[in-house]
Amino acid sequence: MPELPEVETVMRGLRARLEGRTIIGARVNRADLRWPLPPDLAGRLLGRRAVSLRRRGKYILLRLSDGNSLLLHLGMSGRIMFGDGEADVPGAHEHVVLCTDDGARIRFVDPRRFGSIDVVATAREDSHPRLADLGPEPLDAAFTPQLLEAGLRGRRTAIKTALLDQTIVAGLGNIYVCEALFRARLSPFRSAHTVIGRRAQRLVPAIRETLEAAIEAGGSSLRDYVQPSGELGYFQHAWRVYGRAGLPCERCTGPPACTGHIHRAVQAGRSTFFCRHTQR
DNA sequence: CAAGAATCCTGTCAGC
DNA sequence: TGCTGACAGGATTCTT
Repeated sequence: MPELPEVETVMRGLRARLEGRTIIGARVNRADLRWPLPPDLAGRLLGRRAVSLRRRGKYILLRLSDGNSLLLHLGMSGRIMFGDGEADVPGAHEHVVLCTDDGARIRFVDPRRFGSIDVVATAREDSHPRLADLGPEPLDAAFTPQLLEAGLRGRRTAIKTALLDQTIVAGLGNIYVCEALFRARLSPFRSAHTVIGRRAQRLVPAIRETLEAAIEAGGSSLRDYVQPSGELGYFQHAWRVYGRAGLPCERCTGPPACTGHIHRAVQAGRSTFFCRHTQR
């Protein structure tokens, strides 16, 4: 579910509630997520202070006062929900619950259980198997057209598929790849290694602007995605191609009217939305 | 090696 | 209303 903008939004929400707080309660209701949770996860959290939080790709890292970090991935359907009050009957799919010293309750809810939680020594965070192979952060200044070209070099697969590969760029998912390619006017079917020169110079800012706009909007949502605050995200209203098969392309309409509309195709088993006329 | 398919799991929605 | 099949934000592992 959550792609970089949603994960960033969730991380910021967690930071606001968790940073500097001590974990005085921890409960695991279900340990069989994407992988089994670390043994005695609750015991390893209890009494620790949350020092700081950051995001890497679609992962959230929570640094604890004992030199370890919690590594969290939301998978397809993972959400963080906040609430106050007393312990109660666990809600559906409420797998992990934390309580902080200021009375807040933080719940990890994940119906499909594609999410994951692990504990890693803070000093070795970036060597964790899930993080070690991640590509550059698309919002970092270091993410240049040259760097993207280097990642795409020799790749004969479609640019759409390549951008979903987290070792080339970290954090993009199906929605924002479609949106970024539309913004860059690049066909999702174009062979990845042909995205060089001017095309790469269009794509990098297109990716950046797409993600920044989504973060600005508070993360988009599909159906039941909820921000940490409990409010629904709303960037979905700004989608230009994703989920818009059959609807007019905003670049093809407008006088003089043209018949261009958004198409849906399947690439590597995932839906791709694009405009045939304006994306080459 | 690279690329595509199958896989994990639950919920929702369209169509009959 | 109830059933069935298709599909969904991800990423790993297995096959070609």
